[in-house]
Amino acid sequence: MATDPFHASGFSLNQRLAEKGLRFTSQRQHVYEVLLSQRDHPSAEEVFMRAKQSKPEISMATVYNSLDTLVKCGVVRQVNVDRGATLYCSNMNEHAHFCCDDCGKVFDVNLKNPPRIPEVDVPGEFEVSQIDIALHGRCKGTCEDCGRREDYT
Amino acid sequence: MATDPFHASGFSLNQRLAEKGLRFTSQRQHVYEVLLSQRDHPSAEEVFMRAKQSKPEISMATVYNSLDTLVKCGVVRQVNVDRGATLYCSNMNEHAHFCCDDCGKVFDVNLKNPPRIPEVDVPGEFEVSQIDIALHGRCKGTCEDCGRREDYT
DNA sequence: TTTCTTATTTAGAATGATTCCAAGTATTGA
DNA sequence: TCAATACTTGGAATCATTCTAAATAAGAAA
Repeated sequence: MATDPFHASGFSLNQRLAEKGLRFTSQRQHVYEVLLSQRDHPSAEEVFMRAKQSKPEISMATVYNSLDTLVKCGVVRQVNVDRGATLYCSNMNEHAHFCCDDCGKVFDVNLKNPPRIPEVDVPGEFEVSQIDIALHGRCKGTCEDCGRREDYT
Repeated sequence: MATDPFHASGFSLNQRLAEKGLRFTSQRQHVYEVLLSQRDHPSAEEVFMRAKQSKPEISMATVYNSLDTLVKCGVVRQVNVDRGATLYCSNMNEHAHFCCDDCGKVFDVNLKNPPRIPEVDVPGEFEVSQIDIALHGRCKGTCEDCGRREDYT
């Protein structure tokens, strides 16, 4: 990790966008950097607040647009664990999400090695492009505020 | 399947509720029957519309309450596949969900036999109570309206 | 480099989903 | 049968996301 991950990512983001015929903009790069610089699971609202810190003119609509675009480019994943807001995850390694039903926090958990991807009987015409694995339960004690269910991660 | 699934389920629902110290009400039973009688993946709104057909006085708030309760009792599962409304699934057998990113429809898909539940490295304190597996992709041609992305299932 | 085309951004309004609230009703245990 | 309280209701309130129309900026072409 000697290289600056931002510039490295800026380069590859540019490429990924070009492949899809999408434009490279400072807003998209910025949203991406916001996600890379704090690798938790923020909602769009949370991303918006972080993005505004160093780019106060950015708008919510643009954050949504950028997040959608990043997902489309395959550099960010959407995480839907409950009825609340969609969360975003910049960890593109194969992993699952553990969601604590008490405090609402989401944690990355690695698949055991070798990974056992579930095999399913999908009808022949179905073309699977991604598998999302979400675990639910309680993280009791792992976080201080478990049981209060206030802030999310 | 010779026995009436409704009465059978009413009995077991009553039991499940009692175990949790929750009350058996005609609304909860009705919502449960609505889910059992058409085994797709309706949203709360859709459940509300179906429930009103034979119980016009029922309210949206009660549908949400009932769905939450049924989920808490373990007779119904919540399905969160994208940013849209949460869906509900009354199939409690071990299975995964395939979500078509074109038309938005959700299909139950069975795990291969023997099922390969993914194994994950969760921190010791985490207590896993459920695993949700969601596949994304395209169901091209399986449904007539694929590519239009209008109604959901 | 200048121009042109068109994707993107912006603020704010609009919509959609879910939760909250206070008053009335029904269920359960005694 | 009665009391305690969980549940239901309709509607308002809130939260999440999408839409809109005008202004801006990126990338291609000249």
